[in-house]
Amino acid sequence: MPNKKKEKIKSKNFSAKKTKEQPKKKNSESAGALVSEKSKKSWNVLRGMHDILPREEKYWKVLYHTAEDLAETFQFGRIDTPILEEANMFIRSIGKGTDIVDKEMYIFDDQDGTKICLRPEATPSVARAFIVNGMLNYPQPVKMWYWGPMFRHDRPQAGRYRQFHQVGFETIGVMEPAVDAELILLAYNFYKDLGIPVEIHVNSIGLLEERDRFKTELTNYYRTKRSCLCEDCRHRLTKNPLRLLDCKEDQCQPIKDEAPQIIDWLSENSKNYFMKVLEYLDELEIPYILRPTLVRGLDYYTHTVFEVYPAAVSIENECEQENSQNSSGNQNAQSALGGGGRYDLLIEDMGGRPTSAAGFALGVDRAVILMKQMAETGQIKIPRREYDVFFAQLGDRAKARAFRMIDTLRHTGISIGFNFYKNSLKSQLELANDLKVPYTLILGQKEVQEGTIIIRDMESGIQEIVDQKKLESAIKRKLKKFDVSVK
RNA sequence: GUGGCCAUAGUUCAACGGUAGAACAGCGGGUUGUGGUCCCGCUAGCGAGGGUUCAACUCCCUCUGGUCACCCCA
Repeated sequence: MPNKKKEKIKSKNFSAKKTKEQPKKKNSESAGALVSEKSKKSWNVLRGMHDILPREEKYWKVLYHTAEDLAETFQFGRIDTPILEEANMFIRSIGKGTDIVDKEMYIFDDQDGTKICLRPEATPSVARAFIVNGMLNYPQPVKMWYWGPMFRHDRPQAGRYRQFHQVGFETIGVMEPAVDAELILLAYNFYKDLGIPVEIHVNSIGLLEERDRFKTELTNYYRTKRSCLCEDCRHRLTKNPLRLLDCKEDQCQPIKDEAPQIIDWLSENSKNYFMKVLEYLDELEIPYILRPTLVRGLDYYTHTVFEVYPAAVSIENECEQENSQNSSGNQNAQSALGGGGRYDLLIEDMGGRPTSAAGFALGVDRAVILMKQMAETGQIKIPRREYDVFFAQLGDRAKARAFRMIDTLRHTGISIGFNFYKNSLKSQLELANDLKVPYTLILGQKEVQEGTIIIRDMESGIQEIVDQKKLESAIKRKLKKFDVSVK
């Protein structure tokens, strides 16, 4: 026995070698540079980039349709801005000192020397479009949504890519708590419609002056405790004081607990504005968590800011319950699904008239990852394309005829699965089975001659021979979806 | 950007300093025109480049990519 096996393997190897080596020689001799030895190098995707494959398309499709549907019901118009923009536009609006600007932008020299970049996000682009296209003359507010790739040269991780996709909604031109609430509702509904439970973290960072006053207060407070701080926090103290409140180091916790809170530094107006937003959220029964330490990284935010997280996962720091069991355990850096807020200063800052605005962006890739997980564990179901019938053909004449018949039936509302590259009936029925069609049409030489076709009930296996001319009506009679037999 | 871990077939995983295995997927069969189950066969791989060694998928280095934490963010 083992001997036989060895022999087999041997001969297999020989034949494999032959077939493998032959084409190599041919190629390198005859095909020239195109298939030279050098070009045998295999190409990797660029770091942090990834292919979105056909088998993942279903998730993207569901996500897109959900967003589109929400956009339409909430009357957001679609805007598509270029992927390439002037680098300075983002540097100015997002702000120096932020990671996005300082280390994550893809910046190039254009042919004429202009510094251009791959957009790291789309809000400044939308604001630019608002200004450039004179949208201040549109009925206000102007509500727009977008969907597309963004680029940040970050260190990749699961759910963090250098090219990633965001879907975003912006409402420009009105300063109204209802705007903020509507946007939060939209973000919340997006995941709700997808069957992904989320929670919303909200906070207000008030006006620029209020925030600045708070910042100096916070810095003063922290300076006195400088020696007790972790290394990161010492850094934050000068670089990004608001982030001090986000520190996860144990040694900083007691200091954090005593630290001043931004809410206390907001003016009455700002506080009232925020309260009204929260009232709407209560009314809408959106599960939100007030997170006084929530600040957003980008310079242009004012007043309401919010972030979206998967519901099971909550920020440990904020949970004062001492549930040490971290059963969900998913609290990682990539758990934020989206975020946004009000940015009343951006448009003016970009050269437009002073214009209130608010918006948010959601990470599509992260939603895809979540959906995949949930689909695998059966928590959600992703609908797949359903075919009414499968068309199986046998023989050349039948194939040609089938081709034609399928093309004719295209506009009848009957969806047909088929595969003209498989010739055996067996393999075609296997495909029919995979597609879970209720019926398979079988057309062979005999049927072509007789002008008939077989309709096979896939469940019972019962077959019926019908005239080709009556095929459409015969199928429709069988299919429930055409059961409009309203006498 | 900082630190850690990882890299074997399309996928999930084995094994071994000396011939790389399995499962699933894919393809083809189980008599010529009948699927879901079952049986059989085939296809397909050591991320790249150096070094150590008689011999490296295995040890070392570099690169590349992934991943985790941090930074930060979507």
